[in-house]
Amino acid sequence: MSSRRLGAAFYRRPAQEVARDLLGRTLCRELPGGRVLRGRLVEVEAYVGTEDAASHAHRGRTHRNRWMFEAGGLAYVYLVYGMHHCMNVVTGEAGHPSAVLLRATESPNGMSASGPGRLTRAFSIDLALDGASLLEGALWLEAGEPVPDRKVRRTRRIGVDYAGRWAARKLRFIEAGHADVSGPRFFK
DNA sequence: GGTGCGATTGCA
DNA sequence: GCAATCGCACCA
Repeated sequence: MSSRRLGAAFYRRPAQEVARDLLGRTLCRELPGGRVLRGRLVEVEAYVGTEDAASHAHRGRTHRNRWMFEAGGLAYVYLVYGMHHCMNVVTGEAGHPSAVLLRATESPNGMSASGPGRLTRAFSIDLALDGASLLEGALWLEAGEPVPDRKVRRTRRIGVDYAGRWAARKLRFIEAGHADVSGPRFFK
């Protein structure tokens, strides 16, 4: 059912808008063997542009963050702490680097996907998918069961305390109270 | 060419 | 509380 795949217009908006709209959508991954994993997103974070001191794009374009500078609709995958992958959805127009970090989905096929590193592991996402298009291919997003406004909660982003006043901005979006949201209770 | 560290996780 | 583990950003 590729007709359910979200198109370019969904991604080519400000990261904050895309982040809110990603809650409840379905992350889909077709494995090399052909099996498709699906999980409903319940936690994401927006990284809004070069002005955002928490964003990898804050210090300009580098080899690692190059996909963030493209038009929305790509995956930006990187390795943290030498062992965990993180997956972002690139957003906005070309030349305006922004992205949304995918932090948790409801457990796909019984696996835990609570936390950015666990999510990429559960969906078998690594550097081979860095720069991959979400508009075609083995990694994409689909419609899902929407999260109504009354269930959306915004908090500060996790693990970016170095970002000064940007660390305080409420750019993390979660489905309030959901069991698969990562982090300490305070952030739920 | 060398160095320090991170959008995290699991275990003591 | 803290070690694991390595690509890459930055400096020389």
